Amino acid sequence: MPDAAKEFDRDHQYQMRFERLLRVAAASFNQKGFSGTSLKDVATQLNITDAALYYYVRSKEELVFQCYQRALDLGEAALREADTAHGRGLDKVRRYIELQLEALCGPNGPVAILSEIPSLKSNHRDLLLSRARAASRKVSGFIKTGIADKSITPCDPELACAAIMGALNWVPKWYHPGGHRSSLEQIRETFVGLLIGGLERKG
Amino acid sequence: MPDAAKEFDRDHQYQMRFERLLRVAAASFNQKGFSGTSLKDVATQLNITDAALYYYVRSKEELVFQCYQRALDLGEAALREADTAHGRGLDKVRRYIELQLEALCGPNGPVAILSEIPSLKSNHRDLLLSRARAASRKVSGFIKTGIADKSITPCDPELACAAIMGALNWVPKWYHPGGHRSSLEQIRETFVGLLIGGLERKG
Amino acid sequence: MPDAAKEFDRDHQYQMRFERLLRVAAASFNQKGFSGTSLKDVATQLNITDAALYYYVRSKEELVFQCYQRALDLGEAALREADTAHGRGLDKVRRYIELQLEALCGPNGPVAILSEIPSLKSNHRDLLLSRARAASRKVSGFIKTGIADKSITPCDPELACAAIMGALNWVPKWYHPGGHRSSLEQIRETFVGLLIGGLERKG
Amino acid sequence: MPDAAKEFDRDHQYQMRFERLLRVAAASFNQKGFSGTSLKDVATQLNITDAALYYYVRSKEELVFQCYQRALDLGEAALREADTAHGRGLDKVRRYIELQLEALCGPNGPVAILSEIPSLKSNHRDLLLSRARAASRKVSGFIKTGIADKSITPCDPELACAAIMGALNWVPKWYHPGGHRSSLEQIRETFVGLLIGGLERKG
DNA sequence: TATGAATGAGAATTCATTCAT
DNA sequence: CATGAATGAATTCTCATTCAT
Repeated sequence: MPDAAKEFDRDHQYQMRFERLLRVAAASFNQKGFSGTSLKDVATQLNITDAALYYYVRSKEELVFQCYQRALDLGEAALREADTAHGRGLDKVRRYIELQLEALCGPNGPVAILSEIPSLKSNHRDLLLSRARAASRKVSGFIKTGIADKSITPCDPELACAAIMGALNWVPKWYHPGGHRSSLEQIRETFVGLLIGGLERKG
Repeated sequence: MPDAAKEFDRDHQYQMRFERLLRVAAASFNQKGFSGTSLKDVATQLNITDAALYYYVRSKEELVFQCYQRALDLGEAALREADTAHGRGLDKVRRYIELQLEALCGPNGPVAILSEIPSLKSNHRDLLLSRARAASRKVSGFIKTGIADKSITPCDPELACAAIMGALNWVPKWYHPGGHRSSLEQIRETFVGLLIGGLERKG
Repeated sequence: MPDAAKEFDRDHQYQMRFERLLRVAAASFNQKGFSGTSLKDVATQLNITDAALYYYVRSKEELVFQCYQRALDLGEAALREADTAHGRGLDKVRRYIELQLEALCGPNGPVAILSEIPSLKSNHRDLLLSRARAASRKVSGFIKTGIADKSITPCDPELACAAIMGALNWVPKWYHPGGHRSSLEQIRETFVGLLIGGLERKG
Repeated sequence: MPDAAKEFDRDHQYQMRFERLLRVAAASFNQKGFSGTSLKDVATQLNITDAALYYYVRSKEELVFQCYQRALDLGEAALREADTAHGRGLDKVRRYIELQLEALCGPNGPVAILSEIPSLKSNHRDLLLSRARAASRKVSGFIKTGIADKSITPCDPELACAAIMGALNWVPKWYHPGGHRSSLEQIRETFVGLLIGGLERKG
């Protein structure tokens, strides 16, 4: 194998392992919170020692930071797709809910819930906070659009957004992939039925 | 003051302080999680030292336990009131949402979100888990009732319940009493509009 | 014992223990350096656990900081005494050497050598650095005075000061109180003879 | 190039790099101490990884050991030169001071200060300790000679030696090659003036 | 009731060191 | 020769908890 190929391979392996780390860590953070998750736990799930984690991240905080960045990357992609693909505000919200549920319960490992941004250090916090706010604003924007185009009943867009996000963010607290009686399919159907049904303008 | 009165007074004082402890602790647990909350923080908010907390509870776990018991006491009361006072399933759910929002944001201090039952020790955990499940079952029961009496659109009652609980349980993450632009009034209106609107059977 | 007396007593005890901590820590830092000294070592010499040290200081860095502050307090006092008590520059330097040797080897426990200021964090570092520089300037000032009043042979005052400080700062590396064949008396005599003899203007 | 030449070249390269390693390490040890110096730091200054250092030394301790051996080699050479080249004790001391300052500040990279012998493991420690003591004894021997030949004022030779060594050993703490206002020339002049002036027998 | 002082268990983090490649 | 990846031991630090007063 030539050197370039070897290096490419190494890089690829590294990427794979790093991604896996982020998914495992996200699952733990989602269930037990930042302080409730010990690096030893995470490391054990990856079959390495806790010290080895420091080969991938400089600190525990950087680990959450990276998880959150990944969550925001995927979230923003979902928002973009929801935005471009459909016409009415209501449909955009529906698509966003569907994509977000897939990110949370789908086969690509869970995505981190952004629940502990405020307790991070300022440089990380500020960056994440502005991205997270922008994402929230985008969702409320969909709702506003929906109100304007008459697909959504008039309501407070920020609070409606908060209700929807809450329903979604709570999912990792009770959904455990594998041993579960509800499939992603069913969850999507019920959540969309309830939340989109609640937004939808009747008559 | 006779001895009996004095003792009563002491008891009363104790009850007041204990309640305050539970409310302060609940607020901290809701925002920062169990492990993220240090007893020193809680004590400082009460103007005492951490060692003094041990006059009220035997351990940190007992503190969450008591917070959770109180939450379940109030939750069950809310469920009873919702159950007895109204006829159709949909109305029972609506009443429950209203009462729960009041418990979370109202002037009686926040009530704890039961998010960390699984990490408690088995004796506590089992007791709380069965109460919490009973409460959830009661809410899904309301939904089933509603489906039967045609006030609610057919759906998976457990998942619909999970969505509603998520929306409610997420509230303490963003609602901070005092400095906030949304009043309890507005929150209730939007949440009821969205969630009850989503459940409601149309036509 | 009345409350006020009790409190006074507690405070006094605390002061004593804190002073002892600083002396023990200074001895360790002098011999093994900052990184070479583990908090466990220091704690063991005090018959407490390492965790108990955190009752007295917030971090290891604060421990050095406090040691250094104490060293600077005593050093400045020595400089003041050397300055006021005597006339010629040479005599001031002599008195300073005598006092500093007493601080290093005398019965009041050793004083810390300020050898690791650069590796501290900026807020601590800046404060200490300016005090330490002022102290050095004062010594070179004595030398300049001595050159002017003809008690000291003309020379580079900063470098002469560096030589003297080096000779003094090296003492803790080889002097171990108790089991040692040279008394403070002998050290003083030899050091004064050599260093003051070297500065003194002949003829 | 014939094989023998190639091998010679390799050997030579190795020697060069090894010498450079020792100089870089000595500089770090002098400024930050043994424990304060991380192998990664040293490696980074040499543009290699820390793992690569193990090609040159078996352990960190062996690295100090080699630095100290080199320091003793050079120190002993200096002592020999000082001894043979001159007549009176005072002149021998002067020459030693000059050579040692050159080793510390001169262009051949710094030489390590033997400050942490006691914390090494016994096999290394004993060897170094006896060499270091012999070197000290040699310097005190010069002083004794000087007292006998009346070039030096009577004094405690060991303590006078300690003062001189301290002044010299402290130099690396404040002298940083390059950005410094004092040249080796000036340092030598001041140190010799002060220390030799202090030893010298007057009248 | 409440505090001062301490402890012990665990957490994050660093670092010398190893080894296959 | 050198690196990537990992380990294990030690270290700093936090925190719930205890206990005499």
